[in-house]
Amino acid sequence: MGRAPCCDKANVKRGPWSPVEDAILRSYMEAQGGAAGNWIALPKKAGLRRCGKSCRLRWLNYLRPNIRHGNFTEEEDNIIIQLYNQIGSRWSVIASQLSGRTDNDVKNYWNTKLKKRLSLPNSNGDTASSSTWMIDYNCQVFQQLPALEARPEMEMLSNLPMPSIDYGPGLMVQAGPSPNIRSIIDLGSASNSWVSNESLSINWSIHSPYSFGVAESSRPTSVSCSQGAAGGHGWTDLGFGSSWNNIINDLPSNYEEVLEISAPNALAVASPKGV
DNA sequence: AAGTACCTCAACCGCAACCCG
DNA sequence: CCGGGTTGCGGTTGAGGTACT
Repeated sequence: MGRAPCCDKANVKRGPWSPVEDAILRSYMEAQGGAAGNWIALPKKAGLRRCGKSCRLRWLNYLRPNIRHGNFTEEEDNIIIQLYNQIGSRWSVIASQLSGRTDNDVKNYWNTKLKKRLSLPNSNGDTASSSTWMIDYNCQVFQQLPALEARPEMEMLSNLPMPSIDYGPGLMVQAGPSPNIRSIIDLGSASNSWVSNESLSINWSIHSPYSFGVAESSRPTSVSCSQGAAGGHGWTDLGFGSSWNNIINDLPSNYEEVLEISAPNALAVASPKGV
């Protein structure tokens, strides 16, 4: 024997709600002070040919006072993204942090807008939709170069909890902001290596008002790795090698350069030179 | 203008948690 | 404690709208 149906499906109306039905439900709920009591019994009491669950959903997601639809603000975006990274798809919890938003709205907004905006590259290595992150050598994270396209993710990233690991003088690495973002870079160590626990390729360029001792053409501009284990912690050392060391060592003392990094996943950084 | 593809979001479904006798 | 009824939640669907060809 299967589960008992919550209502008599043959005798209830389904599909979009009509204005008349909305008015009946709204009127009933207002008369009850906004408390439905028993949702299963509500349709009969209110005079609606609807399933109780449908009434509940309609009220909570649409008719209830102070509901806001659409036009999510940047601040709301940030909260949703941050909470999603922390607790996953617990939409009701996320919605509870946003005034007037319903879990259904937040869920739809995530699935149709935010997820796409933050989408990772496909398996072909197409990074057209990937994130590009910028850092500077002073750990002032996520500065934006004027010439580059607007990347609202950057603002978001700086607000996310990013576990940092201090490996000692001159070397600090920060993991990415979500379980899906685990790439790590360090710029201050002796080896100056990228480490990552996933297959990826990285391209970068340096934007600097200063000249370097290393010719532009000899600077490394890309590196790739496959997933592997290194140092017993499952990370792959991408190894920039000596040429990268030269770049670091040749930086002026009061540098303000920004390193732009394009990678499949978000990255965080780095330690000031000489620290 | 017509056909098609894509997008959005309200609504539905089923499951798990909760409530209560 | 148990079991049935109810509620809350997250995943999914599909109608309607819009963009594209």
